[in-house]
Amino acid sequence: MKSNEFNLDDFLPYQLSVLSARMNRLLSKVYGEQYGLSIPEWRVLVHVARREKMSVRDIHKCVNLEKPAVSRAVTKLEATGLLIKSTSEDDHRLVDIELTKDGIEVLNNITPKALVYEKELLSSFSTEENTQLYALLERLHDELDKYPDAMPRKPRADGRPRGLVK
Amino acid sequence: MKSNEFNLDDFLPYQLSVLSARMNRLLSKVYGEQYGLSIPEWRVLVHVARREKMSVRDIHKCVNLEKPAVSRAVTKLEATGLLIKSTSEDDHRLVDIELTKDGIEVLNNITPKALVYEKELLSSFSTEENTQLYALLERLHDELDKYPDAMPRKPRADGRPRGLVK
DNA sequence: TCAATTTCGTTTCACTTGCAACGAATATCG
DNA sequence: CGATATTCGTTGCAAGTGAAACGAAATTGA
Repeated sequence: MKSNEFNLDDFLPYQLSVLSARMNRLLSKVYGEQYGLSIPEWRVLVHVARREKMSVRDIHKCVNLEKPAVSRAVTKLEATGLLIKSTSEDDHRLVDIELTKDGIEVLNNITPKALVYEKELLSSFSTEENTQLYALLERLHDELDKYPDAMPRKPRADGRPRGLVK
Repeated sequence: MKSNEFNLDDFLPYQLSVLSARMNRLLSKVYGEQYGLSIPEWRVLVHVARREKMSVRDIHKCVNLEKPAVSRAVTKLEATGLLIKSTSEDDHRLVDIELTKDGIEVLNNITPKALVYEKELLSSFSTEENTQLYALLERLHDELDKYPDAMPRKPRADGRPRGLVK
């Protein structure tokens, strides 16, 4: 193929990049419009909700955010009163992060809306197509795992093996 | 679903976001390592290669980059000697952008490598799966088109209708 | 026990991005 | 024509991001 025939529109990384950007843009309405949350903040919030206490490191290991990004998100969320930081008693280097009542409430408000959007986007998909989509994306992740240059993938938060459908 | 059961790992926007980030990271090796190109620069370069002359606006309309991003990318690419800017004779507001010989050569060098990566990532996919993947992503785009808040999608550079497989 | 190393979270810095504003050039319409 | 509005590309600015450096705390190993 001569390079002047190369078409960005058929190039998978470009497709995914644009699709992801559009989806994030749409969902930032849910995260941001009402509570002013950024995507990193939303990820942190969601992840912390899984357990009583959680360290920055735990979050970093799970939600594909850089350590500084997590640190900043946590700081901001504390300022907004959605969570509380305290140094761990066992290990004074660690920070225990815990959602406040407000944090839980905000999350309970946002999460259903986010799921509605996801559902709407997939509304034209049959059950099989839905399964296929996740399976195909999973396969791409698997391929990327072979390249050390593609940043390594984080383990599932719930510890379950990957690739199973919901 | 209670929000503390919500799992980011099964949330489509998150999945896509991470996948796209990983893929971009991997490909930045191709774009950047040898010639120091950023993704915006790569997109501009690829798009300009399609025609003799091209304005900033044309590029902006096609490659999902903000106008300032295109402008900066073009400026930098001119500094590197990969393209030439000149004010259009017909309309002095427009900038004619043209690849230099070097620009074409760089592109001829990079493009095949990018395609190899794409191919490798899809190497485990059957023809049908490949088709399915593109079709499903296309459908997601179609759904997003219904929401004005998701940034509108740009037309295909080659003017062909969407959704046809390569 | 104590020095060297490692880990954790934060901070700093250079860089990129998105949005609004701007000047220059053209188009529109009385 | 001539005033107003629009379009094009650039620039300024505030916010976000990634990588490296840093101090504090813990672990290791002589």
